[in-house]
Amino acid sequence: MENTIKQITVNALRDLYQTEITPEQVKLEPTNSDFKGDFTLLTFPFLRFSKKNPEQTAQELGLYLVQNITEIEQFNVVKGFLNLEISPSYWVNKLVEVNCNVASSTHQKVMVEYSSPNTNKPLHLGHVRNNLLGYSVAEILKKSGNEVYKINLINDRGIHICKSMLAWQLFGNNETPESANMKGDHLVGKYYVIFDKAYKTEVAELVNQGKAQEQAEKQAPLILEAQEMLRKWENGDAEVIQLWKTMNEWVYAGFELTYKALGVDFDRFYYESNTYQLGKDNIEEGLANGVFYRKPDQSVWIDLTEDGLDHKLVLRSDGTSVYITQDIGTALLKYQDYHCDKSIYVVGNEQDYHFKVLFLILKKLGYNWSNGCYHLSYGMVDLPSGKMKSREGTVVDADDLIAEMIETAKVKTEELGKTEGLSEEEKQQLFRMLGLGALKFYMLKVDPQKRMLFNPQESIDFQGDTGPFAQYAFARITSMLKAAKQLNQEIAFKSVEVSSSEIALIKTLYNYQLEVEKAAQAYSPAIIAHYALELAKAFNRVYNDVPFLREKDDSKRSFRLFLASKTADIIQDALSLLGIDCPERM
RNA sequence: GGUCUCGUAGCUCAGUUGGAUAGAGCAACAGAUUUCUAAUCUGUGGGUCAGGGGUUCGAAUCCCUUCGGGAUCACCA
Repeated sequence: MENTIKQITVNALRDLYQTEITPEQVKLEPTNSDFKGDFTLLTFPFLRFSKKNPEQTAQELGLYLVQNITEIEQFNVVKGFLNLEISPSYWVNKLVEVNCNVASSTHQKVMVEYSSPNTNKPLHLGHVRNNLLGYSVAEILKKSGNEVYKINLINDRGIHICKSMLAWQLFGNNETPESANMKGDHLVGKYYVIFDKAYKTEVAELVNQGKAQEQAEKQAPLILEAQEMLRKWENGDAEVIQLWKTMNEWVYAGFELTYKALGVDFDRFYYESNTYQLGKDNIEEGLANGVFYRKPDQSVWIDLTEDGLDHKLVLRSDGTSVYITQDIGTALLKYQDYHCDKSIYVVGNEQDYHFKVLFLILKKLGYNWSNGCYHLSYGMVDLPSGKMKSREGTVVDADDLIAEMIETAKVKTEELGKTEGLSEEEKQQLFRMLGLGALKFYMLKVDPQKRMLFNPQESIDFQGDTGPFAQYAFARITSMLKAAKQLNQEIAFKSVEVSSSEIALIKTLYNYQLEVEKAAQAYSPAIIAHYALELAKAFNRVYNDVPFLREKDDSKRSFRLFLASKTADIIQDALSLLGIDCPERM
């Protein structure tokens, strides 16, 4: 319809004002809900052609459009805005076209790398945002017609890992996840904290003995020992490697449980311990080609000042690799393995500079595919008390958080007496759907790029702009349709008269595909979240407005049940893009 | 200090390629159910879109500037 209106407007300008324009120049928008109409045509840009005032111009165009487009019943003019009113039957018939399939123009191979944890600590709130975002963006891209691979790049090597290992060696007494009855990632994290504590004590002692803070931090025996361990690791020391393997396995087992609880998944894992060597090889190549240069101390750098950045180190003077060395290697390996058109990195915005540098280096190395690399940079998660700081113990643990959400769902659901007749297993399933629905929705409804505040009290709210709000609309419809079937009521499309709230709902349903495309283009689950809310609201309004099961008119009842079932389909589909499941009753 | 980024109602957030009187939710207050799930719906109050300047028919949106918050600028990752 939009295209028709635009095309006819082009004709109108030709016939009325002897002016040629393209359909793209026609500004057409959905009419603001405060005004009467479905589409609004902006006449301001045409004034110089009509040489008349906005009202007159709008009048003339309105008359022309009504005469030439049968679906347009009436129009009204407010200032320079031409509001076009489409016949209700047009919208009613549109409902037939509504479905969950998104016919997409793009068919690309896309890789989404997300989660990417370090193996020295359990996952926390920040990781939760990352995981939910990555999963959802991947699902949205899939929905809009792309071939998507979800990748998790595990940072399994480096000094931080050695800290946990060393602390375990010194203070662990051979403790294992089994003996401690603790998830493996939490156990390893515990030793990371123990290291940090002991290290600080050492530093404080050295400072007391008169050393400068900075010097003390570098000379504390524990840090020296950890560094020694890292060297041993790089040299393949059997004992260190064995310990490293064992402790990493503990962590992986722990992560797996968390991922499962969150409902996120991956097509493939990469490990930095496998990719850093490839990066190093590439540096050597680039060195030969003059992309990099070597300083007298043997460290290797790249000059990015021409591009407004700085000189950047890519290899230490002792020949070992740094963070970006590994990332060059990983990028290369990922491309070799998949040849994706696009490669998306879901990483926090504190690394904006790093990715700017990385992509630029890849380009300078001559990899054209680096044009398809994109850093999906998301904002940090703050707490009402301020920033999360591990040192101050204000970090919100992912496992705790999930458990609390489910527990809250349980309490609230039982308070409302909604569990009657459910088996124990069904109950657990319901609490999980609701708790995670609330959590996921809360985190995904905010624009990814923006910093967000995590308010524990609000996150477990089940009213208003929340996941459970949308889930509730689905549950209501599902149980209604169930009742309809028991009553042998027909659920089918009929050409009937509809109320304005029903038209509003149909329009919203019809917009689904557009919204998915928009979300895919912007890499933004927030767009889907807001859409799902809008849809649930539009349905709730109809539900309060007109009867469904009790409608006396058979055709109308059939139609409304059909409308409801379409709504349920779309709500479920939209929420699934956010990783949220819908319960059939709640 | 250099670079990047953000600033919208008491709080949390929306706001399409610049378009009408800047919108939701929470919180506050007032209503709706002999009726299909009230985890719902309807209404009221609440704004110098951080301040200032510019571009134009028209700016929360684009440009400049000031102020304020955050990030980053490591032979850490």
